[in-house]
Order: sequence, then structure tokens, then C-alpha cells
Amino acid sequence: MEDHFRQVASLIGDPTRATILWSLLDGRALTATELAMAADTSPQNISMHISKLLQAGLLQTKHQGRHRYFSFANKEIAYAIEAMATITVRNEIINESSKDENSGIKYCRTCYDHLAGKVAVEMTDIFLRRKLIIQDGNEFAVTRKGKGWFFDQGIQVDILSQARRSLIRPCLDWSERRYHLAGSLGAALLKKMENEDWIRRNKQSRAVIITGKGQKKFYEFFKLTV
Amino acid sequence: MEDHFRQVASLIGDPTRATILWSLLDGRALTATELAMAADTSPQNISMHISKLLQAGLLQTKHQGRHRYFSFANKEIAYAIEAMATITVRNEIINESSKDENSGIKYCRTCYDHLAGKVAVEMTDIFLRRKLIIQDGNEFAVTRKGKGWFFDQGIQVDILSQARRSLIRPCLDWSERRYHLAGSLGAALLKKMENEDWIRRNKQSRAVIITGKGQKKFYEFFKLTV
DNA sequence: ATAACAGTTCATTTTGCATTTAAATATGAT
DNA sequence: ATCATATTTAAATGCAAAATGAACTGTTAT
Repeated sequence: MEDHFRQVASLIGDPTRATILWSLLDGRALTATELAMAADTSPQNISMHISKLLQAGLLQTKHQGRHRYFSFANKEIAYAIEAMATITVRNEIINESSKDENSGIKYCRTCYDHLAGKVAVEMTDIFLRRKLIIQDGNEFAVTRKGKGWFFDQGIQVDILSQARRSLIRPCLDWSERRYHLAGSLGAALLKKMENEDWIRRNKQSRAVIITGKGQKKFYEFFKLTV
Repeated sequence: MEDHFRQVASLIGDPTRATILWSLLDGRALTATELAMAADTSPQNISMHISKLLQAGLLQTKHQGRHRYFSFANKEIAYAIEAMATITVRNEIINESSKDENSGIKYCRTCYDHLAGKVAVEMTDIFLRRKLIIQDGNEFAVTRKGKGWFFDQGIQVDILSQARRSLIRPCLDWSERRYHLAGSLGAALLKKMENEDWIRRNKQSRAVIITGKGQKKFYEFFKLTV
């Protein structure tokens, strides 16, 4: 077990391989050449690293003509990478170039079946500020006021809370290092936004795009400029 | 963000440091010398590695006379390590020496506020087999029969399920790669076992010892030889 | 006071393994 | 058939960082 952990750790630990894994984090499948570009190294080198990751079972591969697409072998890989990303390194320059700060997977993505990323965290903040939900230690709860608001959006909290599944739960966001909203309520929100075309998902990636309608609605409902 | 991940990854990726982190996984605080023993290397070398982990904020330290005790700086570190451990490495020799298989933290430990490890996984299996709980996709639920059984143990499911907190939830076990029981029911079970002296915890470690009484009871209730 | 122990620092050596160089294979396009 | 592109394999090279050796600071025990 300990050996196994060391193997995984040193596998992920190499900077080039770490970059490969990071590039695949949104769930896409990339070719060797694309990965070489992302990691800024040669195709031979990438090939070597990929073969190690393949052999260890971290990646899976799919042939398509002269291309080979690589992606995570299972979801545990992605969750481990995200867990590692939540570790804060001290002395780190916080003022990273905000260039990539608002783009792609960090901005708006799915996490299991609910929304994550900057948008989700800010939305959760607004729910808290408006007292639609309250935080109590490690838990979230929907207020009476919240029940009404969600009902107006077509989400019936009472019905959701009858189900086995936990209604509402804080979920740590690796990109924001703050909590967003999970549980059946989080899932219902995502579903509603997708149904009403505020956002669109795609199979390849966990990144989510916000439609024009979505932009309007996010502002209308949450005063969020997305 | 990507850089940050690479930093963390390569920090954890070195075999000696990986061993250090693994040794601290149960929540204990160890001295430099103890860590050097665990990693089978020299004190100088350990000191070098520790200082890197300290500077990065993965470890915290506490002086006590001529000793310095090292432990994780926060719980995210432990969760990241555990997430990495759940990644399966293919071609791995499954028949590891079962010597350390049944000992210490892998056998019986706490996970947040419920029981984890081999004992917890087997107990969960038995709940499922006896239909005290059932599994439905990604969720657990308590059956009518289960409610009765837990009531006999002094655990009132109806009262627990009124609370905000999720009653029952599967939680992936890194050592067993299978699910054990979390949620308020899992917490109530742990509490009961501790109160009735089936098990004892200690502040230093997440490992849990099973008392003589506990051994009898585990057999009596679950036909588990612990 | 002296000795033993715990841990750190710094200069030096070693080495694992990533990278580079070079060449081969395989698929698709013209 | 020929050429371009995608990827892999093998051997040679290079280097960052891990380990070692020696010396030093601080604490506890006798």
C-alpha cells in the first residue's frame, strides 16, 4: 500500500506528467501532439511519459485513425488531482496573472452533477448573503425564505428533501478554494439552468459555457456579470 | 494554478517525502528521527525534506524540548494523500505480504466522525447483506427492517433523519477500495461503539483499537472476527 | 562539566531519470 | 507510389535534486 502510494506519487510528481494530467482534468481526450504542446516538450518525450501513465493505468487510450486520444482511465484520477490542487502552498504568489483566471474550466464547470467554479462559488455566496441558505458549521441548510425563492424557480425543496439523497451540502472548490453548493438542490439548479438554456454542457469536457440568455439571467437573478 | 499543482505534485512525488507523508497519514505527530527511521534514510536527508515540506506549508511543527514534532498542516493534506491512494496502479502485485494487511490504520480507523478501514467496510457489507440498508446507485438508504435494528441498538433513525445532516452516505475507503458507511448514522454508530467501550480512540492517531469487549460484540452482532 | 542525543547547515558527491538525438513504424493525403 | 504527419522505440547525454560527510547548535541526562 505504501509502495503503491509512492508509485502513484512519483508518477504524478514529474512536472511534465503533472502538466499532462492537468490538461486532461476537464475530462477531454487529447492527442499526444496536443499534450506535447501543452507541456511544451517534444513528441518523443511526451510519448515516453504517456506510456508510463498508460502502463500504470492512470490513462486510457482510444485509436482514431492516425491519432490516439488519451484521457483519464477513471474518475478517481480526476478527484485525486483536484484534491492535490486544494492544497495551499505557502509563499505562493497570489497575484497570478489574472489572464487565465476567468477562462474555461476554472470559471464554470460541473462537479459530479452540480455547478462548480467561480460562478458557482459566487452564486453560493449570494444565496448565503440573501439568507436563502445558511451555513452552520460544516453544513448548509435552506431557510424558509429560501424554500419560497427556490419554489418560484420551480424547485420544490420539500419534495427534494423527502428523497434519500442529501438536500444541500458544501463542496470544496479546488479553483476557488471556497465552497459551492452540492446535494440534490445543487443538482436541481444545474438541471434547471441547462433546461432553460442558461448554460450548455458538452460530453467531452466538464467545462460549461454560459449562453447569452444565461448572461442576462445571471445578472437578473444574482447581479452576477458573467 | 497549474504551476501550483505542479509544485504540490513534485513535492509529494519524491519517494522519501511520500513516505514521510504516508507515515503522518493517521494524524500522529512524529519527530525527525522517527521519520528518518520510517523512510530509512539519514537525519540530514530527512531534515532537508522536512524543511521543504514545512516551507511549502504541508507540515506544521511543534517544539517539545529537544524534539520537534511534525504533522500535517491541515486536513486537506490528508485527504489529498488518501485520494491519491485510491488510484489503482495496474500490474501491481495484489498479493502483497498480508503482514501489514491487518494492522493499524488500515484495519480500523476513523474517517472524519465515522469508522473506516477493513472492519468498517465489512460491517457495511453485513448491513447490506442483512438488508438493514440498501444501495441504490450512488446512495445508501436505511430499510424498515434496518430502522428496527438500529432502534434496538439505541439509535433512532427517525430522529437522526430530521436533522439537516445527511443520514447515510457511502464513503470510499482508500485502504479497501470499497465503501463504508458515513453520515449521521455512521457517526452515531461510532459514538455508540466508543461509549460502550467496543473501541478506543486516541488523540494522536486516527487508528482505533478494538477492546476485548469489542471483539466479543463484533462477533455477536456481525459474526466478525476482529 | 561532560557526554549523549536531536536536529540543522553547508559543501560535495552521486544518481535517477528526464531529455535529446536518431531512426523506425504506421496512417492518411496527394 | 510518394510525401507528410503522428507516434513509438532505442541509445546517448545531461542535469536537478537527493544523498552523504563533516561540522555545528541546542537540549537533556549523569
